Amino acid sequence: MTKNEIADVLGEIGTLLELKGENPFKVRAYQTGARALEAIEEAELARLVAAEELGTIKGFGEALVQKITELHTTGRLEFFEKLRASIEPGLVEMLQIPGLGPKKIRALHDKLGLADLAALTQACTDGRVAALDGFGAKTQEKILAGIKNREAYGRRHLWWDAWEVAEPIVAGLRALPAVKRAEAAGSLRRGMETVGDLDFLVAAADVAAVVEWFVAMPRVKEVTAKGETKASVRFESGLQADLRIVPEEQFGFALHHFTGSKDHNVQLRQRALTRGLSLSEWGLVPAEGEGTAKEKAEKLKGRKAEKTQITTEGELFQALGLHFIPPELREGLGEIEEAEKGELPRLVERADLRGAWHNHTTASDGRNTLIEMTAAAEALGWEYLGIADHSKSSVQAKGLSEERLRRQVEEIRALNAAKKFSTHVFAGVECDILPDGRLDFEEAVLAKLDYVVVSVHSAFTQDEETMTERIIRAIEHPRTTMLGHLTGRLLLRRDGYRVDAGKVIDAAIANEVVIEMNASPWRLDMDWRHWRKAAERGLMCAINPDAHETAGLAHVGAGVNAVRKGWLTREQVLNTRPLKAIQAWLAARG
DNA sequence: GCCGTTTTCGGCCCGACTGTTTTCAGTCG
Repeated sequence: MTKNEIADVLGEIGTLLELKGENPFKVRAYQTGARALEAIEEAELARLVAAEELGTIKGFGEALVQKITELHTTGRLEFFEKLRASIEPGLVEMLQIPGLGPKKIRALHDKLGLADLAALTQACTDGRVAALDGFGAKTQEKILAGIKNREAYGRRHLWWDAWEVAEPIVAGLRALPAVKRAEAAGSLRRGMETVGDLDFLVAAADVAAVVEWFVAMPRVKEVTAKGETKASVRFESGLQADLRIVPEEQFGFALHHFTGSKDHNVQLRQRALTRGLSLSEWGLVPAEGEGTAKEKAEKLKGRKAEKTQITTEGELFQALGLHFIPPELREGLGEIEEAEKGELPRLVERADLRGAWHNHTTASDGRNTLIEMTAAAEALGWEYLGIADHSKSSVQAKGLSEERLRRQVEEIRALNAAKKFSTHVFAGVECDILPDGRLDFEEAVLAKLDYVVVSVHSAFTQDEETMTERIIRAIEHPRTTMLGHLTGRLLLRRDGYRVDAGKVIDAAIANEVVIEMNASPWRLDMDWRHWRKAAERGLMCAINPDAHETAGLAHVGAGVNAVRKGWLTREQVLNTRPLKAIQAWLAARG
């Protein structure tokens, strides 16, 4: 069983135990175990299992080591099969309904015998749910609405789409007279590839005015919460947005808290506790003594000579003996340890990019011409633009024949010679990797190009071994410069084809082939979770927008987010290098 | 189930909001 499949099993065990009413800390142990597993490479997992060293990973104790080992070697786990058989699957589905947690679901099951959403709908309609202890008319109504809207509400959203909604809201909040500071927090700020809901944090004196503005925004369908410090709304699209308002002196703490991730926050609070401090969104206070952290924070506020005056996230980290941790790294994957040692990487930034290679024109399936794309790249201030249209086998995408490719190369050479644009254009191709690993063009054709991107666009259903060998064969081709979208996934739409990323990464390093971070918001492929270790081993990254129109070039921003989550520095990203350096690099490859 | 500058047991992050209750449990983030 692969590590992601094992991680899914661990996560499901956590959910099932939760429904059984198990100790919540045991539930958490399985969930954190699943995430710890996701952060390990496939080959590394195999090595750890073989060497019986799984226990050296933080979060894996005796029980998880045994279960992971069994799953990895046999593909089965009796404990899991029995557990799953003991719980009706309809109960797991009920967890997706907002407001329904394990306790309520158990009550519905034990007292009313409800085992699936259909039965639950009926019971709500009959009024039986409202009659239960601890339930009422409002809860019943909420459950019904939740079932009805399950599809739209449960959906996650692409980071890019969420960001386009969030940007104007942040601007609108900042424009309010009562608002002193406003930021988007949550997974959006951490640059996750998909976002569940939007979180906005505001420092303001007049809470009511901000809340009223927020709930009256355009396209708000319903107001789901409205309290003294927070409000929540649901847009017509199904996207939810939460607003939190705090006093200005709390902004740094609250911004950190609501940026998360949950794992990062838990770890940071544990660190605070080992130093005799208790951390919450309200402040950092002595852990001993009576009273909640909030009460203590308010007491401390009154003292004039309090020396720990913390107003920013940076000061908060400093107070805990840490260097500043950029939001993208706050996933609880070792960033706190590195921040303690002062060894966090200096992450690549959007402004570091000087161009990109994987872009399309009207010659294949793009919507803008070579001239239009070049003009757009120039407007972005790019020193160079790579054109890589599809090759002949991608018939659905109007892939170029040898002859059409030859004419496009001539067109590009002429464009560069004319010096009409300050942006240099590189002539490349996105060459199909055929099902057997051969490339779609003969070497003589590829030799006339500046570079070659190789990608899989067919036979997605090959088994993992065949697909892995296929891609490695393409990487070993002497004309291959970089590998396009490693897995072919489309976020929220389809999984990628099965491929052993670790082996492909090894082959790319060995052959000095670059792997792209396909920055298309619905791809972000290769996944950021692979990059940290891959780059440490020497893999070079290219952030490629895979633009099919001029507006698509801006998607490199999403790619920068993603590789920042992968701990990449400017040095590890090829397109931060100036034109001359790239030309020399390509020339040296022959 | 995990873990240890409170080490092999007894903790485990912390607070807001809602709906139900009449002092709080459950859910959520």
